[in-house]
Amino acid sequence: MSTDTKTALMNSAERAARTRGFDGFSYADMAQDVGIRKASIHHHFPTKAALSIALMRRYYTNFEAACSEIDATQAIGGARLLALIDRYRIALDDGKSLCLCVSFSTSRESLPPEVIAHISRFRAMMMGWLKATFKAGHADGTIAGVVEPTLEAAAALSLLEGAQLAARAEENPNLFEGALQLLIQRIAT
Amino acid sequence: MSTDTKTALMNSAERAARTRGFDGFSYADMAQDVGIRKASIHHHFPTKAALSIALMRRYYTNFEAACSEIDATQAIGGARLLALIDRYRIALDDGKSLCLCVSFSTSRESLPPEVIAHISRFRAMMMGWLKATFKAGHADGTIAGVVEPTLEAAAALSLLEGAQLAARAEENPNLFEGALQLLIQRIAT
DNA sequence: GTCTATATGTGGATAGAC
DNA sequence: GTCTATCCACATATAGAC
Repeated sequence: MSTDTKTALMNSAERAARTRGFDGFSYADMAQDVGIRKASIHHHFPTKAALSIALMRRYYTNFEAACSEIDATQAIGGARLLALIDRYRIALDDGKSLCLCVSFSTSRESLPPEVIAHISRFRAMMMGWLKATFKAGHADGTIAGVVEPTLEAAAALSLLEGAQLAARAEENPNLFEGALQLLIQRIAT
Repeated sequence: MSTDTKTALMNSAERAARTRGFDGFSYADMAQDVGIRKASIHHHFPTKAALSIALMRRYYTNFEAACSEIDATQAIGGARLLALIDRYRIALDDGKSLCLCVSFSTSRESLPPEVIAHISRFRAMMMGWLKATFKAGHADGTIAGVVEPTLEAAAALSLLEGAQLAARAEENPNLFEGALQLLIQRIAT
C-alpha cells in the first residue's frame, strides 16, 4: 500500500528532525532509512517544506489526542500532570530526541510560515491544557502551591521543554529528571 | 589588524548560530556579513568545526566572567538571580536569538566532541553558580521557598533555557517574561 | 591576509521511462 | 509509485597568485 510508504517516510523524517534538527537531515537520509530512492520521496512530499507541514500537523493531532486521552483516563489533576510529564519523558528517548516543536523552533528560518503558525497553535493548546490541569489540581488538592494557573502553565511548559533540551545537550535523561524534581514534589499521589 | 577580522568573523558566526542554528549558516553568509571573501575565512578558521570550538570557548569565558561580575557587583542572592535572568533576557534579543548552548544542543550531531564537552562544562558551571546563588538567597532571605538549592538550580536553568526557546518559537519576548513570572515573584527586592 | 579560481560533495528538485 | 539520470545551487575546503 502506498500509505505505508508515506507513513514510513514521515516516521523517519520525524525521528530525524527531532534528533538532528530540520536542517540536519536530507531526503537522502530518509531514502536510505526507508529503502527507496530519494527521487521517489518527491511523489509523496513534493518539497521539504510540504514535508515539514505534514509532520507538524500530524504531531499536533497526535499530541492533542494524547492530552484528551489523559483527561479521559485520569480524573485527578495531579495524576494528569504526571501523565503529561511522562509523555515528555518518553518523547525524550533517553536524551536522544526532542519535542518536534522544540527542534523546529531552532530551525525557524528554514520553515514555511504555515509550520510557524502551527507551532503557535501547538503551544497555545498546551498552555490551555496545562492551565486547566493546574486549576483542577488546585481544586482537588493534588497539586500544591498553585496561585495563578496561567503562570504555572507558562512556567511548566518552558520547564518541560528546557528539561528536554538539557537532557539532549548531554544525552543524559537524568538531567530531565533533575530539572522536574521540584515540580513533581508538589504533586500528591 | 588581523585580530579585528577574526573577532568580526566570530561575532558574525555567533549571531548566526544563535539565530539560525549551527547548520543554518555558511561561510558565504559570514563572508558577506563581514565583507571579505569566503576563502579568506579559512585562514582564520581552517574548518567549521574549528570555528565552532572557538565560538563555544569564547562564549564560556564571557559567560563565566559575567557571572563573576554579578557576584562582584551584587551582594544579595535575590539581586544576583535577577541579574542573571536579565542577562538571559538580553541574550534573547527580542525573541530572535538563543543561548549558544541551547542552539548548539539541537545541532549536536554536526559538532565536534570538543564542543559537546564544552557544553557540559558550561552547564556544570551554570549549575554551580545557580546553586550557590539560591543558597545565598535562602540565607539572606531574598529568595522565598528554597528547600534544596541543587534542585532549584536544575529547575532554574531548564526554565531559563526553555523560556528562551518559547520566546524564540514565536519571536515574542513576552513569552520569556511569562515563563519566568513565578520565579521572579519569589525574589524580594 | 586576502584574493581568484577551482575541487568535490551534497542539498532539494525535475523529467521521463517503466 | 518507483526508478535512473540529470540539473542547479550551494556547502566546505584547497591551491596558488598577489
